[in-house]
Amino acid sequence: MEKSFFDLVFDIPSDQTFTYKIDDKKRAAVGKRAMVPFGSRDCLGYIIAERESPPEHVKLDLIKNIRRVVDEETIFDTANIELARWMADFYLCSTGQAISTMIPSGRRLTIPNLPEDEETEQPTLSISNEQADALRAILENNRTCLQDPDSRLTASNPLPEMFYLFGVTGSGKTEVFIRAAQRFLSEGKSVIYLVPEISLTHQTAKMIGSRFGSQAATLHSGMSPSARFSEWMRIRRGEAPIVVGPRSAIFAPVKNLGLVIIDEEHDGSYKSGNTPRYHARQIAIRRCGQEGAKLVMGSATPSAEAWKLMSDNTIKRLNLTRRVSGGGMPEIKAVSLAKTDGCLTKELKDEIRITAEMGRQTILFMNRRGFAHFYQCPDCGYEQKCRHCSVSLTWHKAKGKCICHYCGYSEAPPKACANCGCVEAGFRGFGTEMIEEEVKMAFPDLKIRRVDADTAGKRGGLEDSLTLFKSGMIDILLGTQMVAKGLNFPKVRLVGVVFADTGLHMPDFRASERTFSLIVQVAGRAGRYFPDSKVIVQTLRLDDPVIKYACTLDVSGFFNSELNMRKALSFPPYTRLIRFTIRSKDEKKADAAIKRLALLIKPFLNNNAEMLGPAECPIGFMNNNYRRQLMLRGPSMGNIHHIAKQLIPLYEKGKDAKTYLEFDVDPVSML
DNA sequence: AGCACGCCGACT
DNA sequence: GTCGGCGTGCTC
Repeated sequence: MEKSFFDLVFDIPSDQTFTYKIDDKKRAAVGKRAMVPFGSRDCLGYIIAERESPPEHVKLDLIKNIRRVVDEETIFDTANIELARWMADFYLCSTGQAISTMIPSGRRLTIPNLPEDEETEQPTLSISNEQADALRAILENNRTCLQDPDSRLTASNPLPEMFYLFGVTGSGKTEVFIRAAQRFLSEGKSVIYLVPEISLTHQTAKMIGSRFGSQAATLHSGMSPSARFSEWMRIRRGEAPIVVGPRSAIFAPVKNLGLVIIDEEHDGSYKSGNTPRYHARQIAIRRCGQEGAKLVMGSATPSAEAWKLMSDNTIKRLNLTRRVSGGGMPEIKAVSLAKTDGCLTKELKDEIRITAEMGRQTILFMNRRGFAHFYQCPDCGYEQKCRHCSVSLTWHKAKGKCICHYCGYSEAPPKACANCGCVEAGFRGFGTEMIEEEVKMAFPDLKIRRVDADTAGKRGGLEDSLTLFKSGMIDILLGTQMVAKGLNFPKVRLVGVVFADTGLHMPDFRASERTFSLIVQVAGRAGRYFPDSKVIVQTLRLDDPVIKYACTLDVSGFFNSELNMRKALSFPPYTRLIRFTIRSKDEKKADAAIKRLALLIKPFLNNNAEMLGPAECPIGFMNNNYRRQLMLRGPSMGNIHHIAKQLIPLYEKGKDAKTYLEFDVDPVSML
């Protein structure tokens, strides 16, 4: 009997491939998963190649048999393997890790839960001239193949044609996306439609689903592994040419990709938080370039990266300047919180009252959970901090606990200062819970609902509140980031940003960009359908340019200033970064490890690669681990990436046990 | 990443 | 004299 050999990769940090054999050749194939004996246990591996004989350096009698081929039909192909290889190279992980993040973990097919074709939502009948122009530009057949200027990694990879729908909330981006998608579908091409995480995914996915019926597949994060797997197989069989989902949907195995849409391009959730820390936009650029597809992004507040690419026309900017549903832009007013007792200024209270009397609704936005930061001692300045992380604990009144927002650790509030015994316990700062209380006191007749990670956790909590708010049963919706995202409620007249400065103090070069974008996004919730809406931005920094640009919705003004700053300080998008973090339970070991890493890097440095750090991470102690970081910075990715590739094996060879090194290529968050 | 193998401290 | 700590290195 003829024996076949197969190369497998595993979801482990090592990039080695392992060869196995199987007697019954028919069942095994490239593109299937298999259970195999690996070391002392059984492991799931991905079959990525077939061979007639084992590799020379492996003795035949060492080669083990495949225990069981998991998949009936193949679940990935050479195109997926190619993408995984590129991803592994770019994001500094193993091919196995890359493949396992692209492919859903489920094994069984579930009974399909197809969207019903009958209740297809009627598309808007007409679109504005601006929308029509944008659509025409996207669909135009202009094959200009740009070459990626950043060497090496993407060498010989053509850049795709890229477009950006730049327009205020409510200017009809979605309609343009949908029409562009319909056009590609009618030409027999596939479309991937990316949306930010969960809450928004659900709404948009539903809407897209109803517009495209059973042609659409959705891949949201609440699905069971087998449901995801079923959708994946449907897509792979070519039964669902349009895929809607969050960042991982960029890996959807569609046939004949024609268009990728990235809605709310600026959103941080497009960057993965675990290894491999990929960015869906980067993967999209790669895929579109390789597969000859077009890439269309959209947002009212583009990322600095996208803005820069638009200014040199690498991305074609398509402006949507007007709101399509008859709404005007809201009047935005910044007011000082300086002499306010509590957290609501007189201006904001007055407007809430006026809004309620008009029978309209208010959204209050607060970028902070909990009741208040707990206790900073007025005598000695002592702050109650988490014993596992080094951040201040936040007082959650309803739970009667002080909670760490990074690890969840909680403890009872102290009766007196733990340091000096001072009993004048005081609160500093405020969160959604405290605002809720204050609003209830000020407006006992109005119905208020709080929406944040605490309340949304309860089953259906978020959906419930949003439905109630939409129906008009609630007067005031109070919440964190969640209410800033693309929800749209026609009756909203007033948006209050309770404390705009949160985030401006973060130790991150993107702090201004995030603050700006957040304020503009929440402001966009107001007045989509009526011209008389208002936004009140409360701040302690009335003169801060970021607040000023945000309050005038001046995106290009903001980026003129911000990009100048980034250029002067050599930060992205003028440079690229690779971040290395060391984590260890032992502080001395963490320090020693980062020092050693820095020493190893030094010989590689030149004017195309500099080192920032080493330093403590902004949160130097988290989850009982000491954290240190260091960054490589260069004018392009090519050089610093080349250095990282050489550096990692050098570091791993003589590393101290119990210290862990992690990489982040193009980091987005510095925490 | 697991997991086993292997070499040094306090227990029946 | 053994149980068990975790440092080191391998997994076809």
